[in-house]
Amino acid sequence: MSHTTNESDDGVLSRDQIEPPLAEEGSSGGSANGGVVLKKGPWTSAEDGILIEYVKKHGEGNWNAVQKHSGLSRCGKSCRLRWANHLRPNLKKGAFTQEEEQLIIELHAKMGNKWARMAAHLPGRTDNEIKNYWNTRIKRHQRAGLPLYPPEVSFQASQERQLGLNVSGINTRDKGHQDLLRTNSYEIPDVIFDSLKANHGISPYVPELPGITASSILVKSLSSSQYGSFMSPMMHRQKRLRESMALIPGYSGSVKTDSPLFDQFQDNSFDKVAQSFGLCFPFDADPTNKNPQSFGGNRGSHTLANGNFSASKPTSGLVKMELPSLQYPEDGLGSWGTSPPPLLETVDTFIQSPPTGTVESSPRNSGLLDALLHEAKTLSSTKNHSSDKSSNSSTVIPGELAESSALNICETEWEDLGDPLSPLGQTATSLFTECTPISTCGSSLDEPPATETLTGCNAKSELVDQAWSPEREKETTTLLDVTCPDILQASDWLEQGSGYIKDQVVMMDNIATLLGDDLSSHYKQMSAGASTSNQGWRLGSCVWNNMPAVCQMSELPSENCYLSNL
DNA sequence: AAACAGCCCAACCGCAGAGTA
DNA sequence: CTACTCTGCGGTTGGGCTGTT
Repeated sequence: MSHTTNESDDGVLSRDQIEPPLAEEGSSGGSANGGVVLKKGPWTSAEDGILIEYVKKHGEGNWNAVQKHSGLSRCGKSCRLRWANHLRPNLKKGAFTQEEEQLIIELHAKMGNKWARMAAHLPGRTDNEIKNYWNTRIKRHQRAGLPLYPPEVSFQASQERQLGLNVSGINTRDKGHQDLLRTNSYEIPDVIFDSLKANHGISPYVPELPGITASSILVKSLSSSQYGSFMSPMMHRQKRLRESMALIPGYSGSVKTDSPLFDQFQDNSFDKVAQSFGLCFPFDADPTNKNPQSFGGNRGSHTLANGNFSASKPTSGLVKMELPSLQYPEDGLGSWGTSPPPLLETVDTFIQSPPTGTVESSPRNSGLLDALLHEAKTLSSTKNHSSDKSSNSSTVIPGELAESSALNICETEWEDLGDPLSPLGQTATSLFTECTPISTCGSSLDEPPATETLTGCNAKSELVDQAWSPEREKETTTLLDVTCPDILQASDWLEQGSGYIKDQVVMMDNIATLLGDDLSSHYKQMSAGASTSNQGWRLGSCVWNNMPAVCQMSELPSENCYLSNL
């Protein structure tokens, strides 16, 4: 589509076309440049002609001179863009071919948002074109609940990244991209699996493959469910999403017909499920997917696979989530978790954008929670000796203790429980410690991949929003019982850990005490929920049963879940 | 057929990094 | 070292197109 085609196309350039009256410039956003008003907006064919002539004479470059030498009332930047995107020779117009699309996907998996470099691999295509295509693709896939990268592409990219390969001059270390890759292609930050690798043999689904990260494997295993189980790719957007929701036992009545799927989550009981479980889908549309142990290809794994930890951002029911910077108002954030992978920017934006209008959101900004959690941790450690024997390589920075505090709470407890009880046989402590950094640190593009440290992590304090009323819990329980009957195997495991739960409640009380009136009530609510109903916990673990234990663990206490989901 | 909503894409802006005078 | 220019990128905007109601 070209705006040019809508304008005077006779090829004759009138003075007005080149330098429209100021009044018109005002409306089109023209700007003055050394007394010359620069035109904005769609290019006319006449302008194109001038630019082409100029480039023929002077070659590309020195774009700011175009306006001076040719009389074209366009800024150099505009000229460069116009030339690069539309006028230069050998430009390929029209839709991307399948081969090109495939290449873009592969290149993006390797490069991230390096549009220009990607364009270099696609003769005749421009960076802008590729960017637009990709953004469109993102939207489309988010709507459809599809991954941005086919598993094999993701796998390969992950593999290459892991090996530190530099593919075609591509810096596979591109950080932002790594985040994106994680987020968009179900790649779980490797940190999750440090412990898994350290405990090889525990999970048969994490084979030892040199140079292949467990996350890569996860990606692999996710592939089946991704395309087959979660939601039919043929399903069409919100309509299909609504239909899907209607399929959820016990939930159909709550479905609003005009809301994107996850908008609904914010307003009804399902939101807590979604939030607490990282916005995973507690149901599996694919009844054939029966492998409860499969790391990725399972129910409830979708969200984690998507890296949508932040999807569990709690919002008060009436508060619309702030739109991400990416313009996906219709379903972008509304579909967290279902949709693959919001970009991490999205996540980040979201984190930075607390819900407004309620007291519940305030702690996040104060940093108070950090201190509270830290203190709680301190309190806790007086009761339970705390050892940092996590098998991971994470380095908890003292200043960042907030999260690790919350996590260490569990860490301690799980050590007491005895890790062998874990369904995954995984060292729960290590998993737990590693969980949070992933979900929190990993949410920021400005931070290094959450592989080693917690640097920069901030405990988010939406835990207030996370308060589970017994009713909520019950709803969740019912729903999950119905939808995830085969993952209850973890319940035994968890029930054996009832001591953990008790201790957890103690911890909550400690925190509640520290929180004071407003917050403590929420906290105590959670405590009550925990103490009065094990089922909620159990179900929480059930949902995550097929996922790395870290998720199960982070799931248990809703506030910790939240922390880990930020 | 009309109204509407959503999609697509060209083009813009601001910012940052690199190169150069 | 500073200022300037060019280039690339992320994010955004606005209007035409298209599909749906």
